[in-house]
Amino acid sequence: MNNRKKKNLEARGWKVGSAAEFLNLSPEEEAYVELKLKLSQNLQEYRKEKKLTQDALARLLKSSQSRVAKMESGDPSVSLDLLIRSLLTLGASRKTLSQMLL
Amino acid sequence: MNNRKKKNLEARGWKVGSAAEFLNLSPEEEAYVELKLKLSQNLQEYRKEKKLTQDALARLLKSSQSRVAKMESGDPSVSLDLLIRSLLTLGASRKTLSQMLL
DNA sequence: TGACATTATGTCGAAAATGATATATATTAT
DNA sequence: ATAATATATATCATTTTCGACATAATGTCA
Repeated sequence: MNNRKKKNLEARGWKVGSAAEFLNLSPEEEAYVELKLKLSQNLQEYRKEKKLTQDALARLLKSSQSRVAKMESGDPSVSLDLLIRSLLTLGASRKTLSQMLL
Repeated sequence: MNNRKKKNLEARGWKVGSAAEFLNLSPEEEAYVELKLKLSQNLQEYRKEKKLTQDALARLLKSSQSRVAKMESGDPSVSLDLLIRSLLTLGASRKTLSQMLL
């Protein structure tokens, strides 16, 4: 993993003590983080395509604007569950979700 | 949704008061439940391929046998997060995960 | 059959994720 | 520039999910 990606993740609050520690992320931990980032990005794209504000999406999801912001920023406090349920609410099919992972 | 699928879900503990209520699952709720069931099934297949007992897998995941059983049975108390992290720990790639969704 | 291994189910305190709220920081329009 | 709108960040009480444990049920094999 290059330094650029690392910095990006660190900026998003993934707690990584040092560069060494970070690079010691196991393959599955790394895959998990990447998965979340992909879904985060797709969620934001989906929302913008539909011309929704974060607040409007939050109401659809019965959530809050702040949580939508955290979803889109890849905040560690957001679970895959919430991301996926949000995408489904926005109308993503399983097929679409499947392609987001690649 | 046919009656067979409904019965299957009910047997797995998804709390649905009546048939009518059940059929009123929104499309995204239904997609979410199906997603979890697919991952559950794949997890069990993966585990058996590797000749692991639930207890052995639990140790790999730093979890417990009972939680593995719940994962595999599609128990509502199990999150997509845990299912996906488990599959990743078992060596599933994002590509493989992607195909599980279809 | 009975001993042994494996899986299922129920419960619980601890930990993590959640929506809500407040407020700071952009971004946009006039 | 400034008002209005949109997004980001921090904190917190509540809810959900968690591993652990006990124990029941099922399967396996001598």
